[in-house]
Amino acid sequence: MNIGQAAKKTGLSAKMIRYYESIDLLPEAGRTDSGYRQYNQQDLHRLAFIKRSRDLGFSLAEVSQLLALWQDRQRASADVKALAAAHIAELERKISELSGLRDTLKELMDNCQGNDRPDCPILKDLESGCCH
Amino acid sequence: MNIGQAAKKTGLSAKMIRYYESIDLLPEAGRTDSGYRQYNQQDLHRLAFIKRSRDLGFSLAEVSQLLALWQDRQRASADVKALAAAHIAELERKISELSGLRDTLKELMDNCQGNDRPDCPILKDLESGCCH
DNA sequence: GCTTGACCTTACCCACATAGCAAGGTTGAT
DNA sequence: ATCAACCTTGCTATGTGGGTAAGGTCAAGC
Repeated sequence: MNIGQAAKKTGLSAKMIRYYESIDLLPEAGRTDSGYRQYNQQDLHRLAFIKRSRDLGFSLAEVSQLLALWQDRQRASADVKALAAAHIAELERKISELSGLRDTLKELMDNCQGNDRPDCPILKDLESGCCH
Repeated sequence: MNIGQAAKKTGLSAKMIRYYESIDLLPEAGRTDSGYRQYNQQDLHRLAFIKRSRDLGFSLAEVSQLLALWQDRQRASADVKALAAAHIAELERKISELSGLRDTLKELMDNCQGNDRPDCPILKDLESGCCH
């Protein structure tokens, strides 16, 4: 199977598949005589694993670790769970950070009349904290 | 005032102040005879505005718009409010996206025993959806 | 006047994950 | 033979910085 078909089947782009190979997330693909990359069912399986991991928000570095665990039949599920837990913690951190920003902005917005006049507590906040 | 002091006073790095100038977020700073950038109180004020806007999560493009509104004495506060509203909406979108990922991962994690054995529903999920 | 150290200058490369484009080779069908 | 659809590599760009190098400047102390 050529790269285009593999891309279609996995939902990745051909570009990204080549990129993943270039950063050694994938082993070098087999080639035809003319240099076209070839993919079999096992390759597709690995690509799909990557796609799903990325969709769940794992970074490529984390995906790399997950792939290693996936390949390791001696793995302890505790290791996988730890990776997932770390990722969840990071997600929580980001969510909480963004929520804080949202709340601050909401408060500012609620105090802004939003009319034709120039007075605006949002701008007033932005220029605050400085030199008087 | 030299760039280092301006950086300290505003919480930005000297690097970033130069960068903001290079992308025309800031007007070209005045220079001494020997080429050192000089900053006055008005410059500091603008830098602090940018810092606070960035801290609230606005992109540099949004900061640019906010600066324009800030400078415009004829502005309508409605325009500022609209910018803030758009940013809040974007924050909400991201929060909701991350929350979805977190919930999915949490569910997978709760089903994983996290022990020495290799069986792991997280890995099972990651490899699902594919070609077998 | 000379040294020293802190500061400044420009100009690079790096990260992350992905998209786009260009120039050219291959394949398969008409 | 031609044409479209595919493939190849290699370059650029994104956004928001961090790092680093090679060199100029300034002020203090000797």
